Amino acid sequence: MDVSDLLNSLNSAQREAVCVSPGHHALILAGAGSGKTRVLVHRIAWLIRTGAASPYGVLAVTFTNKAANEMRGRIEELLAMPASGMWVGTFHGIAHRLLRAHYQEAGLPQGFQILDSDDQYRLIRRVLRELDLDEKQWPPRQMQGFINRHKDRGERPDQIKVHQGDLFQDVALKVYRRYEEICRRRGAVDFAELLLRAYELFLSRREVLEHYQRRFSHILIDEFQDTNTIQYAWIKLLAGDRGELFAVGDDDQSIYGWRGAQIENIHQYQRDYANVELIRLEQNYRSTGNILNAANALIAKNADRLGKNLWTEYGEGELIKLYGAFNELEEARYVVEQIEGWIAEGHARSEVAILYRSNAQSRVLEEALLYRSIPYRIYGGMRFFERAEIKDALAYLRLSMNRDDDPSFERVVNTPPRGIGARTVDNIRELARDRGISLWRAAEELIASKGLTARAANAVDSFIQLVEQMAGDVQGSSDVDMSLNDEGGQMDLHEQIDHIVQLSNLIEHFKKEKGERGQARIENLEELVSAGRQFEFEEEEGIDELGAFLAHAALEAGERQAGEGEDGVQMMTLHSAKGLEFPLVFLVGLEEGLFPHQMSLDEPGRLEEERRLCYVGMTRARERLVISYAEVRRLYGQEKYTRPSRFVSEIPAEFIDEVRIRGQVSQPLYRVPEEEQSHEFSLGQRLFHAKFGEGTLLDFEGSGAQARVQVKFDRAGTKWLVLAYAKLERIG
DNA sequence: CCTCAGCTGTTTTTT
DNA sequence: ACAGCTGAGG
Repeated sequence: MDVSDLLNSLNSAQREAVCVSPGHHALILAGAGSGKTRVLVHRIAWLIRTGAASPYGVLAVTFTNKAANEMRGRIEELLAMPASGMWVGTFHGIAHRLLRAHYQEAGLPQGFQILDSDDQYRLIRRVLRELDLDEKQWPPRQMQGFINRHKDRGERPDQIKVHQGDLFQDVALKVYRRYEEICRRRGAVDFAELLLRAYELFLSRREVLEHYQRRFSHILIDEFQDTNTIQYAWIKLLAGDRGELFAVGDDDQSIYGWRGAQIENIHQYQRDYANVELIRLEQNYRSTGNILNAANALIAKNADRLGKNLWTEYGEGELIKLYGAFNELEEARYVVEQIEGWIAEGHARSEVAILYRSNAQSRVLEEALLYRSIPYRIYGGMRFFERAEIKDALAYLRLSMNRDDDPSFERVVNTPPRGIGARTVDNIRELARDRGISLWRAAEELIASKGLTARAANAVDSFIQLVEQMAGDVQGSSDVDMSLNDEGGQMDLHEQIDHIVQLSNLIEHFKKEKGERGQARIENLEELVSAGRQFEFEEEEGIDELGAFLAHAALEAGERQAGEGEDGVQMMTLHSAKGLEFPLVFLVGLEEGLFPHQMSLDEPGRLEEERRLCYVGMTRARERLVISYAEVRRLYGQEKYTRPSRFVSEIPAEFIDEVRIRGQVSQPLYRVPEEEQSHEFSLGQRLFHAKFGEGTLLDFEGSGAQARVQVKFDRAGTKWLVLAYAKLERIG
């Protein structure tokens, strides 16, 4: 079969990667902008076109749904046929699919539910309450972290090594145990559990494992540097002796160590398999030379790299602009001014990205853009299916399908408020626990046995009636699993959702919420109905349409809220920028303590991750890169004098064009020894005495004029006494 | 059930 | 600074 058309468009390293011969595993170190997805997609097409694999034998795993969708789309485009039969998905999506198909072997109920992080958090809080643990002393977040950390490492409670006398561990373990028990009883599975269960399924059911080992002759992994322990263990198991692995990643872009990613897996992989072909993709098709070389120089400061030097055929391009702003407002002002210049050159706003270390930084920038009427999109914040109103509606839906769904019961029993207070719910919970029945059943019993005050009983009964009515309407009166609409035909998913939203009175409830928030919630509920309409259900083993929709809601929480459609400047954290590229990139807030973040300063490993993050940010830029920092930043309500990020000085000066601060702000006067508390100096004919006030701010007094003097740090970290003209005030 | 004062935490985020 | 939550009181 002639595959030259597949290979023609590739450079030699890419071609080598695509054509790795049978019997070999591959590790493709794909630098930023080197055509990583391209290689992955061409590899799959090549495998299929040469007959090395059938679509049925290919498994491609990614981390995000976005990456998975993009990959599938590009494969289909390249092969000019649907990639059906091929498994392309996220680790979680694929684990979910396996567990659905083998729910019995995995010890799960058929319609097991997926808990998202919020569901998990709520459940953990419930466990804490049940175990009489004080949330102040045992923060649910930490318990959640503990549980997930261990699951990510494949550890069940019994496998955790207990340190003698570690109270936190003791308690956390107890919580983990109880949490697991409840999940098992409810048939609920959290994100980490999906992976762990899929792994254990393979371990305990040889026949299942062997089936998939036979099936998947080729396993391709995207963003390999981001895999955690359990993901890699699962891959190894699945590959077995014969499966061929094709791992693509970049150790320099590993920025998720804090959530369990093991960069180590890249090294381990080469140790685990004898015949791993290591191929480096070093030609960059994204950025101009100066940007790339600057990024190379920065990342070279990290120890422990597999090593790689990106190069480009593009010219040097522009120098990186560096701007030291007076404060964060002025920084934002500068950024906006630059954007206006860019737009004036005839570019689109969406070609511009502002990247920052933490979300809190977005506000000031947003205000500056707003002030100049520049449309923007912010990535981040709540996602569609994570929103409270959406989860409320889904809880009604769940409950009407399964009355014993306790978390859903708890969620909506008094939403909208119908007079069922905490007291009443406590009573219900207590009975449920004592008798080992669901909250629903307990509620029914309490009404029957007159275990509630008349008022409470009434309220609970109205809730029960409401859900029964929903269930009856949606499912039709018969026991047959058939939902009927007004015409007596089957109710579609979106009709069911719509019906439940209407009956629940959620819309009326949110109308009362003040501000635009209630309106937004109502719109989201409407959006949920259309999400139901658009949902494409593919017949699959072990799941019905509603179940598939609910799983979809958990696994693909939907787009991040962002100003849609319009051509706008893109704003996001450095983390969410990974994988993207923009002609013009602003990297703002390069200050010690902010970026690198304070929390990562004490550990060399974490500092290196910050440096990689900076590297990721820089390599997002195609044509123009602007780096900025503020000398004064208001953070957490306090003004802080900052020094420029070490990353700024790690970029060789030859790539940088330091933009002068125009006139108004600062001028170095004296170099100040670190330990000096006051300073005497002359300015013009006057002698001044400046002494340190609070922190590093100097109060400066002179006769006839009053000015302020500050301590600032230059790029090299040298401390200077600086006259802040901006603050100069003349008296008399 | 609602409101308001007081307290707390505040890196990054997918699934 | 400030959002989000809790607990007290109306």
